[in-house]
Amino acid sequence: MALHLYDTLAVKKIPFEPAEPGHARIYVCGPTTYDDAHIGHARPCVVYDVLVRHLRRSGTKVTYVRNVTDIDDKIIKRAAENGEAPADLAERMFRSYREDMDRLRNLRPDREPKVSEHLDDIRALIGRLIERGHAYEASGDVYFSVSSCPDYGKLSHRKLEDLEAGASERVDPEELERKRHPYDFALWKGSKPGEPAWDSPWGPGRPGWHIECSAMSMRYLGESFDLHGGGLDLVFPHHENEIAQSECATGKTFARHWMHNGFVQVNKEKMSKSLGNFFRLREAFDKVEPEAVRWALLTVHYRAPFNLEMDLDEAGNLLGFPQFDEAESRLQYVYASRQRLAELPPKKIVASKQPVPEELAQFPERVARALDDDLNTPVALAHAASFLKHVNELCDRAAAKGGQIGEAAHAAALEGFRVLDEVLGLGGDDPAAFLERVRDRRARALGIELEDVARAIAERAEARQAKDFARADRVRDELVARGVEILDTPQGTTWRLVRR
RNA sequence: GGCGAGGUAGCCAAGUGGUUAGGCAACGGUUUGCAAAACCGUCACACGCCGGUUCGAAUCCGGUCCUCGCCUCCA
Repeated sequence: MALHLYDTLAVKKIPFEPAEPGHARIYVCGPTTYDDAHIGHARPCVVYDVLVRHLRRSGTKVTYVRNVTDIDDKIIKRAAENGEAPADLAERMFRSYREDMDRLRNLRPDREPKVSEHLDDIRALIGRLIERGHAYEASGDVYFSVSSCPDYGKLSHRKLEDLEAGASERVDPEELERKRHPYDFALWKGSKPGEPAWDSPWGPGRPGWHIECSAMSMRYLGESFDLHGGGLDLVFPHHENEIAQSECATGKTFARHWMHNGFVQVNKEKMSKSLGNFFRLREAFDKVEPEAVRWALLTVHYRAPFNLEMDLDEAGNLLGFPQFDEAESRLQYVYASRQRLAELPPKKIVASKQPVPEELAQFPERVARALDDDLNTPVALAHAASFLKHVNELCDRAAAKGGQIGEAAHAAALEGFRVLDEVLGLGGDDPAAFLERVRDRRARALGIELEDVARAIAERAEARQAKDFARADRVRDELVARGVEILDTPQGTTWRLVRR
């Protein structure tokens, strides 16, 4: 089965077929850079990253564009509060965002266009809309006329008449007066004194929110492209407006496929500062490996809501995230398995006619099939679980006295890890470094001094050498009481934390 | 009010007309000086509620309850 994706416009799963076979052009709405990224930024980024990785792995060329909104009211407001230039704040937060997304092991998009660098494109598009009678000037602003667009509402499946009912209450009455229709939206906003402003035929001002995405996607992907994505909240009004203004300007289908990821909820509620359930990604990254956040996000289908449990103490301080901890434990398993496989002595791997277990041989194909079905990452992870189990079984077999495994099975296992990394972006870090980082961080969080542990292990080794098992056990029991477990391996003694 | 997404075993989470999803936790086993890791097994004939269709429904239809989101700048 070829890739099928749920399409917001069609309201069902449909085959994803790029207009140019073998080359997918994808645009995703990126961040407004006024603050550090939160978990709600991470989810779409990870979801579309997996989409792009999957397409590339299956031989499709992908041009992946994700914009950066660096001109915006929220940026202006926050910068004023900070006493900082809006452009500086936007740049600083763009770097912060990029760093966080890198740490989540997301590939960078092919292009990350900024509004501030595309004013020409935006002005040209607005001009085109005015020319074609879909937009009008009103005292320094330019508005798009929704009633000039016959199928306005087709993406969010709303009718203009339905929208009008409750429209007026929330809108600034002055603005309403300038508009011909309450749902007309600004393409260009005239600037107030002191606000950042760019010249335009309609006077100094800045672009409205929606027009940038139309202008920039067309610039890099053409007037008609294959897929447009973003969070579910963007369906209306943002994407609805993008379609309207783009299709009215060009007369062509804008994006051929619309994809939206579900929301992240924290403790069953929308994340917000006022509810006290807000946190920045970097705060989470102090508690768990960023890759664990990625794993956790992929355990839930992208269209379903992701409910994150956040443990807080009575004062509202962040204690941790059980789901991220569990995901991190799964990654420990991934990396430990990869390490075991890598450390098999070469003489244990022999030519053999033994069939390769299908869980190993079929793993890449199974992942591909799961992702082909509307990016079903939970199923892909289920296949990963069974793949990893069989890798360990293989290693167990090799570890047995005189045990040997076939080269074909060994090669299939290595290939499986490559797929896990390439397609899902998981398990591609250095295993030893990952495992040690997790262990040491968890230990320190529990107030365990790493030097004390090393000393105790040395003492126990000495006791075991002298066959003084009572003393060896006593040392181990003391460590266990403090939350440290000793692991004896052929490579020597190591340690881990007791799970709580 | 309009539009939409969900309610699946202790917890998380796929599936969507008939055949083991998967993970976590817990418990038992193999292994081990004792452990851990790893592997095997149990928990699991679970699907909000009430009707209907069907040889057969978690899956389709009708109704109903609950949770959540969007409805002008929010990912």
